Amino acid sequence: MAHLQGDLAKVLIEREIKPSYHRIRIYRYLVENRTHPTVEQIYSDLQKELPTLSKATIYNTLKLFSDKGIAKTMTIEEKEARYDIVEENHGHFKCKECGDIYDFKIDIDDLGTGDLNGFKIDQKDVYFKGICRGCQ
Amino acid sequence: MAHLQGDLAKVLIEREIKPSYHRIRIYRYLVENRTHPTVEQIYSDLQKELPTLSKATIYNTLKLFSDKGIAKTMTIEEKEARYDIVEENHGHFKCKECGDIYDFKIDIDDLGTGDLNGFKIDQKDVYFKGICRGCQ
DNA sequence: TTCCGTTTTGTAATGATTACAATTCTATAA
DNA sequence: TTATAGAATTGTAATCATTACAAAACGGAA
Ligand SMILES: [Mn+2]
Ligand SMILES: [Mn+2]
Ligand SMILES: [Zn+2]
Ligand SMILES: [Zn+2]
Repeated sequence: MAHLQGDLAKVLIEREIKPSYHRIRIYRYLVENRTHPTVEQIYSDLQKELPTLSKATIYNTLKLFSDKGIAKTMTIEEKEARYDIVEENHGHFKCKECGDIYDFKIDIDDLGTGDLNGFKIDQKDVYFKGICRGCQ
Repeated sequence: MAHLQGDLAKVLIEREIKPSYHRIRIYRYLVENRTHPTVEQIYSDLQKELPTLSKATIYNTLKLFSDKGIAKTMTIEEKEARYDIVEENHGHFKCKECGDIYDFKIDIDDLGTGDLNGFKIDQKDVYFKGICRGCQ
């Protein structure tokens, strides 16, 4: 944990993202909060420590992260986008009751792509919806 | 084709949807246009024949269809929702170039649900993105 | 025809996202 | 150190899909 800030900066640099302080903090937020947060959640949490942070910066930064491949935008629900760091393939389950989004293991690359011969597939998302165990 | 209108009405009635004329026409539009249309597309196409049709009715009707299980809302992209009739499991591929959304065969029920013991799964969506064959 | 519940409409409100010009920051050169 | 240019950030206005809601139109029963 000692050099977390530095380690995070390294990741950004590797992806050709200049590691400004706000960018590092937003990335760190995503790494430490694997809850698939909305922009609003990121904003209200980070604002406590970064009073000058603006929502525009969060939108800009998440767009940049997404373009550079270290974060992804989730469209599992209709109203607000949610964000996740890019990591090993996994699916997402959204509970209609509590609203939480759970990760679950799935080998997305195993999914057959029968009809898609000749298609270039860049991104695969698996979204499930229902009621989580705790909400039954 | 002779009794299409009547056949469609029957489907609505089976699902406890009163088959008003607009509802039948919107459902027929979805059945005949398997292009995963937006509300805007449905509206501008149907308006030609139904000049009094309002967007509010389309939103209301699609919500009703979705609640009753004969249509579903797709969140494959961030800006606008798209709609599809409910039919045998299939995945969706969105081409980033031309914007078209293709169906493809996938056995969604075969997807493992390892971590989701005790979860009640109501809906499964598989969204791929990339470049379609024609756009390469 | 009258009546009542349902459907539809038009429009205003909402709210997330984007656009954009102004300001602040940062690194480098003089 | 100070000046300067480019990049990052900010605040706010604009956009646009969706929702809310009250008024109007419709449709079947009596
Ligand atoms: Mn995740
Ligand atoms: Mn489809
Ligand atoms: Zn839950
Ligand atoms: Zn294409």
